[in-house]
Amino acid sequence: MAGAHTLAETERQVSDRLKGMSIDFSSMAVTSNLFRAATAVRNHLERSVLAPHGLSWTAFVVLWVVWIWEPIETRQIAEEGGFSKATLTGVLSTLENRKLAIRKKSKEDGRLVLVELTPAGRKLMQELFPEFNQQEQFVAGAVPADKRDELAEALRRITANIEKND
Amino acid sequence: MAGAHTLAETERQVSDRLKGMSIDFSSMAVTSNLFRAATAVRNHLERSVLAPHGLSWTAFVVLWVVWIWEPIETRQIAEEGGFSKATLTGVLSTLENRKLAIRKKSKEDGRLVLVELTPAGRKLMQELFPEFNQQEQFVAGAVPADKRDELAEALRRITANIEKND
DNA sequence: CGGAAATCGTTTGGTTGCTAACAATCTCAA
DNA sequence: TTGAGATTGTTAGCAACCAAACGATTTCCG
Repeated sequence: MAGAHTLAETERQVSDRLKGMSIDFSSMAVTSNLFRAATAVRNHLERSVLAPHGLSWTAFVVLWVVWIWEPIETRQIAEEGGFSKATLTGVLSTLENRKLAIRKKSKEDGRLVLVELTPAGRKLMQELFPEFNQQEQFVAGAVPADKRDELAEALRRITANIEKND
Repeated sequence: MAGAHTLAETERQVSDRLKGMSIDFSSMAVTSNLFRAATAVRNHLERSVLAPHGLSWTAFVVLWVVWIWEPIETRQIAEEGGFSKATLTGVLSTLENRKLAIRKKSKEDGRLVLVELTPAGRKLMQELFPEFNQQEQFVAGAVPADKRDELAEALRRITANIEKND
């Protein structure tokens, strides 16, 4: 994701292509840097924390959500994690095969499936999440400490604004 | 990607799971909101701008990079766009079949392949990019205008910091 | 020169993710 | 009570993406 050209070079080239059109470069910089950062952070966390444990990004998110909220319904896992319920089905089966999580049918509603971690799953998260958060601190460390909450808030506003208008 | 729980609820639950461990919630908020925002923005841009033209996200990025820098070598497209050269091969073939881009063998170096847009490809980008940037403005509009450059800069620092230490 | 090493784009094989269709189950109004 | 409609998790089919292996070409150095 490392751009081979600087932002200034790109802006000049884009200006050539867009003579007479009104382009907002600040907005462009926000979105493009958002994607670059998200990709870089995800790759970094996958390599430094998840890969050594043989976990995919989605598998970790599922473990995380279940760890926090167990017992939890599968539809809630998908919503909280931000992926489709079909995707969840496959990941959940993998986690079940690895004895990290288990499915239980709901007694109140026969359509629902509840998910819990196994003791092994809880133990894994207890050692894995501190590692994960340590790398999150490394990532956020690129921004001055007194600006991090402001950054998180700005990102939260962007998400909320989109979800409001869909 | 809409969390079913508030951040405060999540923090309380996480605290229960992490008694005695030191977790930095500010860093956690930065990364989690980074992913939520990136996913929301990408989905929004795909639905509002790209899908009506039958373009995938990656296909649009390729068109964009080629549009700005043509003629450009494929390896540079992949680097600039942030995906593998294997992925690029497939996307490029699709764009070639749709008569939006063309491959040309380099005369100086027989291993290289140069890519250009067709006239139809340039015309498409001339009408597509203003639409795209308009939605970028909507996205960035959630953040006060005088804070957008600061936001972009913070995200740029995060990316640079990771790439420096890999 | 000349051959080993590096670099290029493509191919191959596999993973991950989604949408749409489906069976099972529950809800609710007639 | 009952049947139409809504909702749930799963399945099937498909698109996107990557790493590794490969053939073609160029570069480098003895």
